[in-house]
Amino acid sequence: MQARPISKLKPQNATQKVADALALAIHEHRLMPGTKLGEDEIGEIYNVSRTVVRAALQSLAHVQLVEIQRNKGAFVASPTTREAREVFEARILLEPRTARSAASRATPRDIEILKDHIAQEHLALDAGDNGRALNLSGRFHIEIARIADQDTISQFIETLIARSSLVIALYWRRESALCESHAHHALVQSIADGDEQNAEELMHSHIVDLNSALDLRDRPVQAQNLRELLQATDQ
Amino acid sequence: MQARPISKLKPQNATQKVADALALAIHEHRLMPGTKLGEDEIGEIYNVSRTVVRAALQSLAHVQLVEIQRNKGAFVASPTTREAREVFEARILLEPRTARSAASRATPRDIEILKDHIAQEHLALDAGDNGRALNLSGRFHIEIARIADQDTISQFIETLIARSSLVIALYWRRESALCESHAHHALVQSIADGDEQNAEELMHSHIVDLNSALDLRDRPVQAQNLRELLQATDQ
DNA sequence: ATATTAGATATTGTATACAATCTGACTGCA
DNA sequence: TGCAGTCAGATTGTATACAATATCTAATAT
Repeated sequence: MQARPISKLKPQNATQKVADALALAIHEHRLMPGTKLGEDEIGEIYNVSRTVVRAALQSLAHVQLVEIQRNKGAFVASPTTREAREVFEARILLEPRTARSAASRATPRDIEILKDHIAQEHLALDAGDNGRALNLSGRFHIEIARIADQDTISQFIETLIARSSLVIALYWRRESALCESHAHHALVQSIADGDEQNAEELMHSHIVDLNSALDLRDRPVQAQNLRELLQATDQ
Repeated sequence: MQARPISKLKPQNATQKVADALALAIHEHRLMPGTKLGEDEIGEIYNVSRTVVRAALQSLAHVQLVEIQRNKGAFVASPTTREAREVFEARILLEPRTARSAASRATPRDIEILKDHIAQEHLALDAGDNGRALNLSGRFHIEIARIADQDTISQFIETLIARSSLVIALYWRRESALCESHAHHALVQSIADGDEQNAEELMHSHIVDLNSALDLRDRPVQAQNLRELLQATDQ
């Protein structure tokens, strides 16, 4: 029982903090696909060394939120149309069953959490904070996976949601940012009712609907330094 | 123009080499679950600095082949019975469909590769190298996922295979190490025939069979330094 | 003898230093 | 002007140094 002085302001898990901060920025579309993530620059922003930054970037690279090119650096990932299709195919494969499982296990407390998510999402939308709304929308799906109590599959879904955020940043075409709140509402209801069949079907159609809001015709990879683009098209 | 063939087969950097070497050792059961992976020790073995070792260990931690405990170090992961169950549930969810897809796309060259895998597996078994045989058996499944041409899901399957190796190390009970070669043979045949339905069903029953060869009753986490165990039981 | 604690040792977490590679611009030449 | 070569600056890859934490040993007190 030693009285410890309160001297620790940040010595805990610096890497995770940086990774989380970057991931949040990507999920909220403040960092767009293709953005260069220089190690020194990020290190200065968060007051950590490149060692920590590198670990964070590698962690994000593992879930394919950033792409690391050897000797060139890290960039926010730019999923191709093929990757975009695959991400949603995988989601269609995994999430409906997960929703079914969630419907069979959800506790009243879980339902509260889900409703709270939706409420927060509405607040963010009303505040015009589309980035935050999008992030919350994704976390809603992650929460359902958590309720399903299948850690392994939940992890897969989490990475798929993360990549979906990038896909949406690149290929979203629908006007109203997230008119899907109705779908989420219906999902919560079916889960609350323990209606497994309905939950599974609702999740399926919800993801199909999301996918249909993408414009996956091929387009040149958008790079924010125009050089590559000009080199490719010029001449 | 850009003559830049993306050859990802070449282990270019030291980190990847170390990670691959460790992963192989784990897959072949030379490193058993619970083994401490000290940074200095590994660094000396491969003649690289701790920087490189740490990156490799973090990479392996991401696919849950090793577990990193803060300020304590990295250990070969010891999946719990729950994790073991989840891994095989996820495999049952993903792999049958992947096998179906593979059956619809496989080229003659692909069939050659699969048959070669089986042949090598037999060679390893005849040579009494069970570790290598097990690794090849896992890579057979990965190869099918590759043929299915779904990178995202293939990646998931790859991590599931890797974790399966750990599960087998801890919970395998069947006598004959890998009497499954017959199942693999039949799978290749159905894929070669383009018989999607059969491939899907064979893969399903194959994984169910593998799972049934596990003894997933709870058991104490096996630690290779006897101290903890003795401290717990003695007095 | 057991339990506790303090110090010594070993290991990991982080920062910095050095090496390798890439980028970009300038120069010199045709 | 156009182009190739070269060099300086910047950025990443790796190694080492320092700081924080955990682990082990042993001495002390009860």
